[in-house]
Amino acid sequence: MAIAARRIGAESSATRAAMLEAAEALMREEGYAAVSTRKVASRAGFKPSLVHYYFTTTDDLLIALFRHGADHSDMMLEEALAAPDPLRALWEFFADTSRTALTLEFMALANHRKALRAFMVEHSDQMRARQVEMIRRLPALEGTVLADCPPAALSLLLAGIGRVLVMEGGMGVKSGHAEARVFVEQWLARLAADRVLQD
Amino acid sequence: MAIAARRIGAESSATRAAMLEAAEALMREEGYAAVSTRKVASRAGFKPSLVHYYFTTTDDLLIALFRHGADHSDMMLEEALAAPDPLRALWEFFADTSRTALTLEFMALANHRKALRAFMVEHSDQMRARQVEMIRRLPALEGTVLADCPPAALSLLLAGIGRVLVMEGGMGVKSGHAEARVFVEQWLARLAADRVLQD
Amino acid sequence: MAIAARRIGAESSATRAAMLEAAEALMREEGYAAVSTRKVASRAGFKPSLVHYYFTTTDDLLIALFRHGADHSDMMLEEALAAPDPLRALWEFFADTSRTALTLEFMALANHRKALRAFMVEHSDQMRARQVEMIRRLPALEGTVLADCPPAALSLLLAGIGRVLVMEGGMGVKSGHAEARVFVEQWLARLAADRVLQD
Amino acid sequence: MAIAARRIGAESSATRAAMLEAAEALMREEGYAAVSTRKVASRAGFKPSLVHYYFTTTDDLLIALFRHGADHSDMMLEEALAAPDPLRALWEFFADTSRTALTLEFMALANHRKALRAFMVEHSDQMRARQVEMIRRLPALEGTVLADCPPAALSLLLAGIGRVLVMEGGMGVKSGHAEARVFVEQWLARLAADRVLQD
DNA sequence: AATGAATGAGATTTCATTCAT
DNA sequence: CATGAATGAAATCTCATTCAT
Repeated sequence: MAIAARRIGAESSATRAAMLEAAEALMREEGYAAVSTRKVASRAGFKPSLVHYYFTTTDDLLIALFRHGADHSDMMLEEALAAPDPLRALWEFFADTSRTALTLEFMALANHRKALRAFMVEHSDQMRARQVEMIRRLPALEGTVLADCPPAALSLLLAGIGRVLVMEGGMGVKSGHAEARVFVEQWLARLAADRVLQD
Repeated sequence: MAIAARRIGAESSATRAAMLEAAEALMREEGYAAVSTRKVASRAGFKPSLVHYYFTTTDDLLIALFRHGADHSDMMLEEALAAPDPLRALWEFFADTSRTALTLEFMALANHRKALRAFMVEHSDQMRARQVEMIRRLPALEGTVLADCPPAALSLLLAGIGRVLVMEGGMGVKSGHAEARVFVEQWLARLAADRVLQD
Repeated sequence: MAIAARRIGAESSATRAAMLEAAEALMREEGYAAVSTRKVASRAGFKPSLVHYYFTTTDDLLIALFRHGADHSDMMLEEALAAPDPLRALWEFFADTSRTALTLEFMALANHRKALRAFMVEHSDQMRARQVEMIRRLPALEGTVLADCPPAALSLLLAGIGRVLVMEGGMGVKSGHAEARVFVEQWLARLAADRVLQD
Repeated sequence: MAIAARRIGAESSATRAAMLEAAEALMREEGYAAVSTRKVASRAGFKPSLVHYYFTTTDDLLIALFRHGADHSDMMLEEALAAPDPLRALWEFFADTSRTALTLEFMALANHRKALRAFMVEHSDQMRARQVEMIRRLPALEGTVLADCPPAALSLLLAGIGRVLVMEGGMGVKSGHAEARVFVEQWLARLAADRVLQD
């Protein structure tokens, strides 16, 4: 007696994947406001109604898009956390243009898509928790520049600095960027060195 | 600096001010997508055509809104830079919810309003330059935690960290926030102490 | 500082009147479901968006249409109540195809247009009250066939009988109609006669 | 009598019954406009295409729904006609909320579903004929209040009065209702008494 | 300085229906 | 029996913008 499924199109459909891809490209290139059923359809080469067949509402489409991106982020994060120098890998993850640009769009979008917000908050908290877990396993930051920096704060610092670089960089703002990148790199280098000394 | 041609509406008009106020409230509460001539008109109690009388195009309205906000930011920044502890004041400026939320909306908006982008880039560069100027006048950071942090990098660091706190906070993400705030405060405190020692 | 008007088009506009006329014709000919902005526009010779200019929402259009019709009904009712034989005039009013057909559409419509319902209930109660007032002023029904029929019940009886004749007649059902009309006519005639005797 | 071509779905299928049930509930709760293949499917827990499998077109579904309801009405009517006091039972049948609400929807629907109209007219005529037959067998109304009321007219009177009570009652109109009910009850009581005297 | 009228485009969504499997 | 995919039409509504007054 199965309750009528809200999302009809199968998760695995190639059509569905093409739509998500088109939506992501639109969001990246023209901002979240460009992600309309019409534009997604025309970009992916379908009729608008087919988009509605796969994603009942625009919210559904956006949430699917976010989840799709989140899965990708998760993978990248896990890779970073497993790298030889996880902190540096984490920093590179945050300073990576490809994903942070989308994150910005989604954060702005969350303002008027309440349904999205819940997903995003949950995902952000999960990611931070994963990072904290990793940082805590690091061979102690004591004696380093970041001696009294709690793991969660460190995660947030890197995220904030990385994000502002990407956000401003995307717009064309450049002043201070080179200096900041160098400074963070030095930080990470010193941290690595300090830790070597401890060993 | 080219001001977009405006039909008549004087800069000083109370009507114009009411429209900008309505536009800002809309952007703050419902996101930039809610800033349409129609909604601004209805919120401010005017007819849609009157909005077009004051702001020929929607771009004009958004640019005026950005300039309005930028002027306000400039004032706040100047106040911060003139404070007894300018770094701390700068930090408080960045961590201030009232303006950063709007900044986020404008950054997302810049993605599809090319006309806005130029203004924003110019203004960001100007602000950073003002901060660098101030930091440079500070009684040297040498010997402090931030010894080799170039002024422009310091400005960017505080901006990034402050902004991520506000952005996430607005969404409801809380993890790591308290720790990060404490950490930055300690930093600033230590910096102030170091500098006192130097005197 | 006038609150932004919800209904923009002036009450007196000829365009607006043409739209209401088109809407009424559609409702009469094809049923309430045919009253869509598109169809109204095309029938009246305007673009669909112009209909939305005059009637913000479809509810607004329908409510305006109901009020328009209600005003007309009120006039007809007042005429009937002022006639030499008000009961007979009232009966003719109820059995009149032109308005009762629309009333039926509105009653069905009230099922899914909650905003309409309130208007309709209020108007129905008012009309019945006006009729009761009139019937009460009649030179007593005592001694007649309808001796113990309260005015409100009489109003409701005539309304119900008239309405079923119109409803069924519109569909093509005819059986019993002639007999029922004759019977009511006789009733009214006898009533008139009884009253003459009393004088 | 021509049954609209149905692809396969047997009359007796439980699935088909569930669909009709969902359709009826929708029509009752949200009006006839809510009876779409999509909504029926989602309410009954099936895919939209399955509805089309059982009912080729929406007209087929509506006609089946009408026939289903008509069968039910027929049963209720036969019960009423076989009751000890058939006229009172008939009145109760007409004043019964459960079916009259649907009848109203169908009458409005008949306006734009020509295919339905024929069925409805035929059924109405049949029902009236059955009632006339019964009334004619009653121990004569001569000498009673309704002496010269032809059977068909009496049927129509009761139908009209009952229907207006239900229609208005459903909307929330109450004025005159209590009085009208009492009056009809008295009528029926007097009629029963008159007939007893005759015996 | 302000407003009413009008327009064309486009967004979101629902719909009935068909077809292949 | 049943479903997934696809389509084209249409409904509702919002939008920016223009123009005449």
